[in-house]
Amino acid sequence: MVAREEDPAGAGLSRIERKRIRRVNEILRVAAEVVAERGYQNTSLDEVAERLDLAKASLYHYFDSKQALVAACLDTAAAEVERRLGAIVSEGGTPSETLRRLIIEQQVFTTQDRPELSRLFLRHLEWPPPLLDKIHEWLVRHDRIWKAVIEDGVRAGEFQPATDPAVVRHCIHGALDFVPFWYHPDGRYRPEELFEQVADTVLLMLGVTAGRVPPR
Amino acid sequence: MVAREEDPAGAGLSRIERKRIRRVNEILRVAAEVVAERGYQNTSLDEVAERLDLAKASLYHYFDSKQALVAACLDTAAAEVERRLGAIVSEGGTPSETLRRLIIEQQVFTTQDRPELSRLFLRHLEWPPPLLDKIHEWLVRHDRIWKAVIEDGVRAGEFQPATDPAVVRHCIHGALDFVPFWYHPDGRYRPEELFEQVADTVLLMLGVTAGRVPPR
DNA sequence: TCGTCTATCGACCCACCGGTCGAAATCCGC
DNA sequence: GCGGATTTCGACCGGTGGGTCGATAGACGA
Repeated sequence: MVAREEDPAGAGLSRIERKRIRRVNEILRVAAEVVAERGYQNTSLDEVAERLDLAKASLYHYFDSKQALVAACLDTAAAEVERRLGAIVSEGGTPSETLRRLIIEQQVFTTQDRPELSRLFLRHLEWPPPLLDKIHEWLVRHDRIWKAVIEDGVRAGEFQPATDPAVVRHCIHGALDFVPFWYHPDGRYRPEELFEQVADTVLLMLGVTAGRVPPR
Repeated sequence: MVAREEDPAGAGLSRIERKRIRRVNEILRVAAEVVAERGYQNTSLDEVAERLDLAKASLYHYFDSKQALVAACLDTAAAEVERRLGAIVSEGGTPSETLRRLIIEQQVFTTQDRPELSRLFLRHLEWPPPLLDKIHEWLVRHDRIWKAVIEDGVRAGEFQPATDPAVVRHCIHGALDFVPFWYHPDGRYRPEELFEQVADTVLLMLGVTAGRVPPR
């Protein structure tokens, strides 16, 4: 009934339990795909099941409800982005360098690796309230990463926000969360080049005019 | 059956036609209200009807379908924002001044006057495809206003975009369209002060560091 | 006052979808 | 190959919500 999939290595679990975990992850992958394409309301469990070549009733063997299924999707994706952004921060570097790498990474994530996340960054009215709470809670954690880096940069004198840093942060989030909505892979630029341009532009809001940083 | 409400003065129309137009506008007002609160999918015609103290079937006397009703709402709001932004442009002034006024006005519009519009700026998956087409078409027209002002400013040397101006414009739209999602009237700042801060921050992406402009 | 045109309504239809249930099939350790 | 646990399934249920229809009430001009 419950959908937990910690411990990806599966150490200490019976083979049958590992198999179940694989199945759950497969379901989560497909469900995330459908949610990314259709949004929450337009996602029907019938469609998720069909793509898995499964009967809808079988889904209820793994998840209690549609909400629980989607919540698990979001949890997975949110944990992954938090991990990857966290890794960048702990790699060290100046705040400017770190922030630039965060900006690039988040764009890669929301446009390519986990497009369903781009739907989640907005406070959609289409989510049921319990999920909205989860989303909000997660956005706060997400923002904390950026907040810390920006505050470091302000203290170090690398960033000169013209106004309340919280406002600047909101504007940065807005610009970044918006990228998946206008990004189109067959545009005039290669994705990496585009992401760099966005980084250059967004960093201006913190008074950063310096150039680019080689990726780690 | 059709929902047109041109010619607000109602010149040359019979009294009965003017009455119908008033009714249609009343319906549009309430429908926009519900859509703003609930989003498209969660808006039920039953609720719209109930707020109007009307039977759902009566709505179909004025509109062919839910889609047509909501489309009319969006048309109305889009026309209004286009008119107001257009007015600002035609008032003249330097590109920096004009752009700043556009930024302020759009925030007033999406957070206060027409909150349902904030739902429209994002390419929601919750909209049915025909409405999405309408939305996209309208967004192009909307963007044209900003594009012209920004190009003027670049030519005049007031703006120095660090990258492709289209990218900068996307970032500006992102930051602005995002405001309604974090804006909260009982925050630390008065709304006008907040909008000015956003304007200051966003204009940095165009290399504008000069101060504020008195409203007209 | 009468006939027409408009507005409103209750009742109904139906497709969709989340969720349930009990039974059948499959897997797995022994 | 046997028995229990796990997985899968088809059939079904009930609520919701967009949309239809025919009838009725009301407004308006002649």
